[in-house]
Amino acid sequence: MASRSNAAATVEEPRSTRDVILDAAERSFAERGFAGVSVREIATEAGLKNQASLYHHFKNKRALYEAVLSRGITPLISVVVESGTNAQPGSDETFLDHMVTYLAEHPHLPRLIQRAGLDDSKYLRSALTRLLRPFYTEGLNVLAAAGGPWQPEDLPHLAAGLYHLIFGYFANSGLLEAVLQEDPRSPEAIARQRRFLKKALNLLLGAQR
Amino acid sequence: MASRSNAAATVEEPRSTRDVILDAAERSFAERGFAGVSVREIATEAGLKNQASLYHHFKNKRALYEAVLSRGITPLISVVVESGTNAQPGSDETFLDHMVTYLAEHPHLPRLIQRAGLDDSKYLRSALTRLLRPFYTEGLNVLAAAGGPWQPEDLPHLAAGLYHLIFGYFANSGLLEAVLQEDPRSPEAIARQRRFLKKALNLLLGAQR
Amino acid sequence: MASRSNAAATVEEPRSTRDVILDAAERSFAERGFAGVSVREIATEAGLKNQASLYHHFKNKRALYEAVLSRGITPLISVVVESGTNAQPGSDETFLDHMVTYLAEHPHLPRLIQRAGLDDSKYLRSALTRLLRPFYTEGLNVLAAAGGPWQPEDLPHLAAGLYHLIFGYFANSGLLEAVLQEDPRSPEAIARQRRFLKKALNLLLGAQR
Amino acid sequence: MASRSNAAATVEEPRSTRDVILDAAERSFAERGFAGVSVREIATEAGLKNQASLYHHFKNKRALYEAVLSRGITPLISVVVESGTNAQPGSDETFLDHMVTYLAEHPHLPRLIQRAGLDDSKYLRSALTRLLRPFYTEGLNVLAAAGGPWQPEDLPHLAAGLYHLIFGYFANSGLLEAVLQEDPRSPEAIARQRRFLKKALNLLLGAQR
DNA sequence: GATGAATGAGGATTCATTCAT
DNA sequence: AATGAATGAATCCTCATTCAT
Repeated sequence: MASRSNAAATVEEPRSTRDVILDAAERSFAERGFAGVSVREIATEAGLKNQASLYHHFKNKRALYEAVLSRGITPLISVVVESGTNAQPGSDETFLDHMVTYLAEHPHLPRLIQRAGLDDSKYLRSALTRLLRPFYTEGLNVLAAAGGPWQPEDLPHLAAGLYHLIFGYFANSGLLEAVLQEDPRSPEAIARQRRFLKKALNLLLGAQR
Repeated sequence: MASRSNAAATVEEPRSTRDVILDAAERSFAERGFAGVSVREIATEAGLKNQASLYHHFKNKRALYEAVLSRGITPLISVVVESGTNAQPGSDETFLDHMVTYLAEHPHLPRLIQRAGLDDSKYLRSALTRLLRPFYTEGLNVLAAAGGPWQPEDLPHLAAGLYHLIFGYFANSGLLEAVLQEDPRSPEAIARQRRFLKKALNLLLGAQR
Repeated sequence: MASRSNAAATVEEPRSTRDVILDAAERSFAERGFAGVSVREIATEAGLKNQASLYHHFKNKRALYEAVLSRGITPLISVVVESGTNAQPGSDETFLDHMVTYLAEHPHLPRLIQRAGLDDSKYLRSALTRLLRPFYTEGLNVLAAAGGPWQPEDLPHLAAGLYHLIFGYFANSGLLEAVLQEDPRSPEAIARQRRFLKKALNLLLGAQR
Repeated sequence: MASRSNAAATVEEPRSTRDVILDAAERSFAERGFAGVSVREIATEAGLKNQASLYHHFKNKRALYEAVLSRGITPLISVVVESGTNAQPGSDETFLDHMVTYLAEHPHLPRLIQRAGLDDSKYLRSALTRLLRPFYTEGLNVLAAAGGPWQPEDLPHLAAGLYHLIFGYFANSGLLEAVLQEDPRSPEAIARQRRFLKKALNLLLGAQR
């Protein structure tokens, strides 16, 4: 609803310093990872004259990182939960549509999540796990209801597969651009990816349901 | 069992210092990324008493990183190329089998690749792209031949999707373990994933069946 | 029992913020020295939510430190002066008794003074000197009157020696505890130290006995 | 014997970097305490172009501090032990002479020890305690043999008193200078202090023995 | 081929202090 | 009288790299 990073914000609400820092950090962490970003960089990008100011809002670099993760993932989970709630016929499509739209609008998010998942510095991942668990649980329910040619023991693999299918495209858009020689974030590419995902999910989850 | 050095080493030859360094670096880079690892760490883990020794074998940290990437990806490409060469009926399965086996046996590799793809420091990615392009080209050919309900314009998305489906499981095994509460690298889990991938690819490329 | 605020406070009056800060600062400075304590620490220990509040009461860290020193040393000088005033026969014992009692009741004070004496940042020591000079002058008078086997030129050394004898025990109680393996601030230890000092002063100033 | 900081060093032995750092650190720590000195200062005073070099020789600031303490105290203990060994009649005087001479020649040492004793950051003091314990044990033996009007239970207090008497003068020479208005480290003052200490010890330990 | 030493640049974090509220 | 926010300077320490041995 309230899109965060839209250039065209209808109301001119002045972002709090804390949010400005979070914005800068989200961008930086997504692009270069936790270890690849210096606090100084984030502070500068946030318009602070000094790194010290940042520590007024976040206890340390890790706390900032976790705040970024949390703020990024929470609305994502809402998308899943809400789509799951009104699970009418065709809700899959709605879910996918919402998801693709949201991910396309928040380009940093998938990379951020991908990175956090790769880092096995247990501290960082615990936060991510805590946030993703409901996501996964919800997903399993939907899949169990969806039917298809799958055994119960296949479902976790199926869930993981769908996750990679959906998130991978956006998380690796940089790499894809280099390999495919085309911008995977252009509206046309996104539309194609949307159609591809629908078709793919239809095939995987058993056509007509 | 699975000897890491591809150059037919049945005998227990002592690894050269260079290879020992590459081993240590591969592990470290896969676990914590380029920026998250210090040269000192790698030197120490490689059993060197001094970081300076490392610079005798690699010009600098980046050169080491690229050497790691290159050494890791090259045999992977061979797997693809060889599977593509003898494209008999059912070759998809053979390809998949080889791929899953190789990835399962080289647990650092998928994470390494995933990380390299995320880092958009152009230097790092260019190496990866150069290495992955043949992979992609080969893949497109196979897909075009496989048929299925896909338009030509869908094929890049399909290729990317398959890539994420196959690599995602291994690259994110750490995260999966935390979410699924089960070791995704256990032989049983790998076997299930293998079956899942076959079924999934059949559904997606289905066509001739 | 022993009320710390010298301005005759028999009633349990709530300490002013200024005094609360001074208390916290006295403790901290005595334990870790001027450079070893941060303004934030003192503010926190004083129950302030913010370091800024502290600057409402003291111009800066040094002013706070000098206020602590001054508040601590002033009553100590009174002890000396009063003991010297009623210099009856046996007044030495009275002086010693008062001194030991006061030092034992104000454990931070000797350490604070010791530290201030060690710091040769001229600013800090000038305050201390200003405060200790009367102490020393008074002491010289007493010693000159006491007689003993001392030449006039010995008197400064004797005065310094007595000072170290009396203050050293309390200032270094922490170290003594570690070396002696016993609490030098226990009532028994204090009583012993009191007797020791009397005997020692008798031997040193001996004379009339 | 081999005086460390003598201006007139007969042989021109080039000090190792490690020793140069220790020298600089000893001076600085003695003057301003552990917390009052920055690693940068020490590095600069040691002639290093960079603080980083210092970390090649010492793990961190604390390790450097402990090395300084250890190097400073060890020869001091030797003085005690050697004086105790040849405990002939009049050995007390020899001990005192050696001690005064050594302390006068190493002006930083007493302050260093005094400071370390005040700091109750347990880490710092443990080192000091470990080093001073033998000193204390030896002292007790000497005192027990010396006789005088002391009960056994007085001996620890007597030992501490002598320690304060002897070390206090040198440790607090800065403060003494300000109060006495005379340089307590001038040869004349030292000679007077030496005589004062002999007389005082004679009085305290029972005259003729 | 390996190592000890050195170093400029930068890492995260804390310092004392000020200002507007 | 108290506090939240901000900031320049400094803190300790690690970075990648080079050089002489």
